[in-house]
Amino acid sequence: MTTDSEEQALAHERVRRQHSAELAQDYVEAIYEISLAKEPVRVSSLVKIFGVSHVTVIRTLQRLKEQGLITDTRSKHIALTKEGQQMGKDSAARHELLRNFFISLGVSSEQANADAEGAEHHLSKETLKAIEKFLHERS
Amino acid sequence: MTTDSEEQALAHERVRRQHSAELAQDYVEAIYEISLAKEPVRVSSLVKIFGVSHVTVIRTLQRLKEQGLITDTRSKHIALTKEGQQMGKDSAARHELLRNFFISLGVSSEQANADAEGAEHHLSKETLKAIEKFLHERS
DNA sequence: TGAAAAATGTAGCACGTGCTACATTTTTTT
DNA sequence: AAAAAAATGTAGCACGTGCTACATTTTTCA
Repeated sequence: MTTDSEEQALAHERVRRQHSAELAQDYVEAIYEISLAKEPVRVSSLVKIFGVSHVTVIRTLQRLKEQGLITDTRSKHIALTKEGQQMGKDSAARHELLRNFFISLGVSSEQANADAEGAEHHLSKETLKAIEKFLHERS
Repeated sequence: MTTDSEEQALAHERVRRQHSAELAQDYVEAIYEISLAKEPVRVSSLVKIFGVSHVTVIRTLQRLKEQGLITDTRSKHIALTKEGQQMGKDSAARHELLRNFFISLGVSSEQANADAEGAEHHLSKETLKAIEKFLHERS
């Protein structure tokens, strides 16, 4: 039973991770951009960005720390690990690509931003490449 | 001030709301297509489609019923309400539009389909309109 | 410096979605 | 028609993410 149970537990874990992966990426991306701007990464900043309570931010940060994406959750010293930095960089690049793409299709800046946020976790490398190519050709 | 922060917060709120509605839309779309094919809508069919346990399907169907999207959750008599039918129709149309869009960008048919599924809940009316316009102009 | 304000942290609850285990109903097969 | 198999339903748990209320720490500023 051990093997079965373990496999099942892993399956549960995988499903749940999948569910929270998007949110983790959103947080990491936000932290990455705040850091790029040389601003302190505060709980309160994330509260403003995500529009959730500070409690939610704190608990999500704790989770990110457990997942090895950030190094410290104490106030003003939140920093991304190497893995977190890479994830943030990738996310930011995807976001920017999609934002520009939607804008080039004639979508308003605000809506392009919102849709990039929504869609950035759901497009494959292949499609992102195609979008890149399209933008290159059009410009 | 920072209209940016406000917009970002709104964008994230929108993302979260979409998250909660996303599953419902997926179920409704699946039911819509099964119905279109004149096949009985069974719990077991949805189990196969979504790869979750039958318990999860049943409970999600109960929620859809509470939300007024389906009329009856008893076996083999699952049917969409008017609202559910409209939602299913819209979802299917969005899916098809996005699939064609990705294909027109040079994405393979399989990947276009997968990405359409992933992204169809995350694009605004404005962006979908822009995509429609793009497809129209390009053809 | 000391009080007020802002920021951060903890406790505990709600809800959605996932599961397994077990119970019941329906369908199929012998 | 009875047994077996498939489908559906119920009970109860885990975990993530949201919240409010309250507690504590840190910053600001009069």
